[in-house]
Amino acid sequence: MNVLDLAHPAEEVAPKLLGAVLTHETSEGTVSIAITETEAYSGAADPASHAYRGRTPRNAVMFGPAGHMYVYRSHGLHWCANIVTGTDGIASAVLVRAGRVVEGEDLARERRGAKVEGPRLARGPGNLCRALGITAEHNGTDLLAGAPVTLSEGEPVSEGLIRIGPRVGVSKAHDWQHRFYLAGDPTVSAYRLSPRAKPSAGA
DNA sequence: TCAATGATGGGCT
DNA sequence: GCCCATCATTGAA
Repeated sequence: MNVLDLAHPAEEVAPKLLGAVLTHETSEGTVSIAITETEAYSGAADPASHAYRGRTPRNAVMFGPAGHMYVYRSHGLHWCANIVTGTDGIASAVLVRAGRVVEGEDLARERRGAKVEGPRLARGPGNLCRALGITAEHNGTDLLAGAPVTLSEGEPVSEGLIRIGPRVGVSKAHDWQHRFYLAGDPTVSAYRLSPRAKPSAGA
C-alpha cells in the first residue's frame, strides 16, 4: 500500500515524510493528517535526542525497527509522536511537528475542544496528537501494519517547497538544520528557541 | 529515594 | 512577549 522507505537515517527520511498522511481510526471516526513539518532526531550523535544517553525504557521504541511510532509525554500535558526510522538496533526517529487535517475535521475539532479550527488544528506536536487522538497507548504501534494508526503516502510534494531550518524548542543542538517544512504552509509552527537553550551550543 | 528537567501550548500582560 | 501548568523520566545521593 505504500512504498515509504523508512529504513534510512532520520535526517534523510524526515523531508520525505512531508506530505505523507497519518490516519487514526477509532470507534468515533477517522482523522487523517497530511504532514507539513518534521524534525529529525538520531541517537548517540544527537545531544537533543531522547536516545542520546543510550537506551532506556522510555526511548526503547526509537531503537526498534522502522515504521513504529514513538510517543512520549512532554511537560506533563502534551503527547508528541515520532516515526521511527533507520535500522533495528540504532536510535533514529522523526518528530511529527505539524500537519493539515484532510479527513475528519469535525472530530479533530471536537478533540481540540472547539475554538480551534483550520490550520491550527494540528499545528505543533502536542496539538497534532490531540487532533489525531494519539496517546501513550499508541507507543510502539506499527504504522505499517494497518489499523488503528497508519502511515501512508499522500499527494506528492514538490521538492521546491521543502525548507530546512533549525529545530524548534530544543535546549541542545538547537541550530542543527534538522527541521523540514513546507514553505508558506499555515500549519507550520513558528520558530521558537528553547528558553533553556545554551547560549553557545555547538555546530 | 529525591530533585531537576523538558522535542509544549495557552492565556495573560 | 512572558509566564505557568503538570508529570514521567532521569541521574545523582
